[in-house]
Amino acid sequence: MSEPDSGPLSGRRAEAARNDARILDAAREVFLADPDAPVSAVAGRAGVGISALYRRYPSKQELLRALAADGLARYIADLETALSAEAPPWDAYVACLHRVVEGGGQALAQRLAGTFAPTPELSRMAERATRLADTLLDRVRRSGDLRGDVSAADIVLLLETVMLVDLPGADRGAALRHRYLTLLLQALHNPVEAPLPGAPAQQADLVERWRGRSAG
Amino acid sequence: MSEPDSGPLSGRRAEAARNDARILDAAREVFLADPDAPVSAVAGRAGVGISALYRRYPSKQELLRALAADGLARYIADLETALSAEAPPWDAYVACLHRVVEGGGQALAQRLAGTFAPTPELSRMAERATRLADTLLDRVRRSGDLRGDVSAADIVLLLETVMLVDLPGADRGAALRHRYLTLLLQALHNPVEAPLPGAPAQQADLVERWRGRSAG
DNA sequence: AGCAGAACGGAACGATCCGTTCCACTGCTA
DNA sequence: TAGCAGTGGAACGGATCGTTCCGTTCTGCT
Repeated sequence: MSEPDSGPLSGRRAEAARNDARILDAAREVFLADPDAPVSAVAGRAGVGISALYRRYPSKQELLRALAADGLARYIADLETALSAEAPPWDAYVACLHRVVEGGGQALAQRLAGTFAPTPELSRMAERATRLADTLLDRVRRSGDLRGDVSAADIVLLLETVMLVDLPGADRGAALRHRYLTLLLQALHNPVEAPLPGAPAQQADLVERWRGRSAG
Repeated sequence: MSEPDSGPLSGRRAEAARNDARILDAAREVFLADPDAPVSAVAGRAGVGISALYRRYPSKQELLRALAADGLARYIADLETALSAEAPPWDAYVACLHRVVEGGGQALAQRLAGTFAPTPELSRMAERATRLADTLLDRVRRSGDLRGDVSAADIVLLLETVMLVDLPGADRGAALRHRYLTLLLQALHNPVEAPLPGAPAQQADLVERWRGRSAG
């Protein structure tokens, strides 16, 4: 148990460390494309056996939880970056959303919502992310660049739909997602052409989706 | 075999006719929400037994095919209505897309794409729909109201994402879909704020998705 | 009235899929 | 060289789903 306190790991230890990242990356890709994907798909994508995965996570549900936490952490980091940026609020917001779409952390967390029972830790992170997003949005709203009749929940839903765009080709999907995000942002930018019909989506609607379906 | 050539059907015959529609309506709702939904879910939603369904369609795949054909037919009807409308091209286009979103026919066909092997008949309908949509789009494009840097395939993909918006509440989803379609249309409307990044989606990308995955 | 059969609801069956466990093997590490 | 952390993948048991089958109901005709 006397661990060599530093230095680059080597041999078997290094492979294990590499696999940590490979598994999480593979899981992110796979579950983003299909939240109900089997565990074997993750192992296959990661290029490891199933046992390498089960050594790290006691169950699929735990993997999903870790993944959601990872996604939320990335999302939170993106938000904090935008909040501490010195660019004009609207520009910082645009850059932030492009990063969010690129990383897929937020979308992953949202898509995973409901496929497992959320831990208190996850709930706390989700709440934190929501608060940060609200702060950021308020700042943009006060700058006058954002149209006034959209809610934060509206934007979450719209962002989520953009993340779902995909095509079989290699990086075709990613390119289109940025393309459509740009289009969306132009629609969100003042001045508005005409007010939107219906009522904005509410935060409560989004919270509702986290009620666990118990998971498989 | 001597069928009563007309008049309203009565009794058991009427129930069967009613069930025809109930089953197709239920299937449309269920498979739009989840293309992999089990057959029993359709029967449950329709309020009929499973055998009522299997009496009409020899297999799940046949039901899906019928559903896709029905969806395409609705889509085609919507397009033809728009093409023969006397309103200004842009207004007719907006009304058309709202009807398409309302009916969900096009989205259903697109979502079902790839879950079964397409018949020649279906391919023909899909081609016809594409041609009509192109004609309609060209007309709108020539009117100058549509921004020039979006392709027909772009719009199909964007429309599809709008159709995926949903929330647990009763008609919450439908209201939001119209809301976001309006937002999208404002972004598509000239004058443009700035050109879009990346290349437009191509028709070929969409065709690719019809290659059957053999279905379950 | 009574019967033949169309139409139906739902239980039962067999196949498939998936999460998890288990075991034999590899190659560091001490 | 002995031991063990780490691994790949086969095997197991449960769940799900498409489909079939059977007993029942109700209609339309004789």
